[in-house]
Formats: sequence, C-alpha cells, structure tokens
Amino acid sequence: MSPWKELIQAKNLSLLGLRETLEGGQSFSWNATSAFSWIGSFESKVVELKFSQKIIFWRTSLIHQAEESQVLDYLWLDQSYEDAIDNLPWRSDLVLAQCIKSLPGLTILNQPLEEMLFYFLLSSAKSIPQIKEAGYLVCKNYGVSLGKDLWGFPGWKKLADIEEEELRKLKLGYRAKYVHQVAQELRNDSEFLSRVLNADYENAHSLLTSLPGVGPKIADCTLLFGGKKPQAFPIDTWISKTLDTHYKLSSLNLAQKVLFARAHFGKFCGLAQQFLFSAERLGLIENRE
DNA sequence: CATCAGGACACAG
DNA sequence: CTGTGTCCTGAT
Repeated sequence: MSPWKELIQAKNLSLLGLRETLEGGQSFSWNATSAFSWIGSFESKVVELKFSQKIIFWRTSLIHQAEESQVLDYLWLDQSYEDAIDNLPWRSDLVLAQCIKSLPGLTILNQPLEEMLFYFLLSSAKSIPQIKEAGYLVCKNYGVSLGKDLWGFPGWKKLADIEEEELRKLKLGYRAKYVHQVAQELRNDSEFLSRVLNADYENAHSLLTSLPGVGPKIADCTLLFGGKKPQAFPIDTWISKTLDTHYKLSSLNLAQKVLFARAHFGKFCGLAQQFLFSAERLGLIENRE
C-alpha cells in the first residue's frame, strides 16, 4: 500500500457519517480494518480510508492503484455535495434537519452501475451481512484477486457463463435465477447498461425494471448508488416506516409516497432518503410528539 | 419447529 | 390497485 495521505478536511465530516456511508447498506465492498478505517474496492482499484482528527486519510494498493480524484469522485466529497445538502428542505423540515445534523458527512457513493445492479439483485429479503457474504463468494470464485482476501467484481460478461445451479451453491438462493437471466440479457444487449446511464431518470428506471428480478425498489437503489440519479427514492420497509411515523403518510401507497418524496425533498430526494434511512436505522430520530 | 428478513412476481378479487 | 402465496437461506 502507498503511504497515508490526507484526502480531505471538510467542516462537516464525522466518523459516524463515514462509517454509515461505507457500511450502511449502499455499498457491500467495504470492510473495517480498525474502529476508524476501512478497506474496499471499486472498478478493480483497492483503497483504504481512515478517519482521524476530522480528516479523511487515504492510501491505495500499489498494484491496483486509484487516483486521488477517483476517490474524491467516488465519495462525492466536493462542493456539489454541500450544494445538494443546502438544496434539501431542512429549513422547514425539522425531522430532516435533525437527521442531517446527526450524521455529518453522510454521502451517496458514486459506484459502478454494473456492480450496483448485481448487489441489489441479491438484496431482496436479505440483510446487509448476507448480501455481502453472497457477493463476496461470487467475487471470490469468479473475480480477480486484488490482494489478501480482496476480490473484484467479475463483470456481467463472466457471470453469463455461470449456471444457475453454480450460483445457488454460493448462497444466492432464488436470486440465482435472476442473476443468471439478467446476465444473459446483458450479453444479448451489450449497450443496455450504457443506455441506462445516459437516459434520464424515468427512462432509466423503466429500462431497469424490464429486467427479471428488478422491481421499483431495486431499480431505484441501482440508479441512486450506481447511476448518478439523485432523484431516485428507494422505499424499503425502513423508509416506509419513517414516512408513516414522522410524516403521517401511513394512508398512502408506495407510488404516492414516491410522489410526495419528490415534491417535498426536491431534486436531491435520494440524498434525503439516505439521511432518513440511516437515522431511522441507527435510532437517531427523536420522537417529538 | 415456526416465523421473519432492507423484494419480485404471478395470480386472485 | 390491494391482498396473498411462493421463492432460498440463515437467524431467532
């Protein structure tokens, strides 16, 4: 590994925010190396991050090297993040304001689209550790070694050659069929993912939901965390509960909740979703009845 | 041994 | 559009 270097010193960073960004369910490729550092990979690059004295430090594998600009881009820690936060309606929404305040530096990671589609295909009715385990086994068996106990995503082209039964052995369960079928479709339509990336949010969403095993929730997760679409607002049971409890929306169905979220939180509603999700999950939202 | 998880899908009513 | 059962698997 390269020597530690200072990555960024921003006014609003916190250990909790960084930890939640890396471990809170938007990425499954990071593992803690200490109480305040993590190692992970994206696009076959290996990076270790460390939080100390309000500063994020980074170092990278000498063989599978990342550039500083790539790490910053991945973490979304630049002025556009500050601008997005400022665009959220925290001035009039005290619940959201509290979530933002309690998780300084929580960001939406800018991850590879193909990896996000893969991991979120595995996510249905699985917990974070289970998703990580299944994804890890696929990478270990079919991906490239990136170092000690580190494996890169094999890519869809390679996944297309794997039988469903083989995937079932790697703890994918009924999701094995989805991965197998999606891999076939992507092989037959090699431009599919780049069309998703270049489409606007609505079209990208309907493209993704046309794939087997991809419903509205998984499509939104894929687009938010891997498709640079901050308008995506994935609604899982946590967020649904938050909207019911703190926004009094229990009478709305999922589609209506999405409409509310876009109208209320604005063009960066996906970022608002992440703050609400993490705060709810960590029990940081006070009941102010 | 039964139930449930950070869903999707097929099929009622 | 709402409700229900099914699909794998591991945890409780």
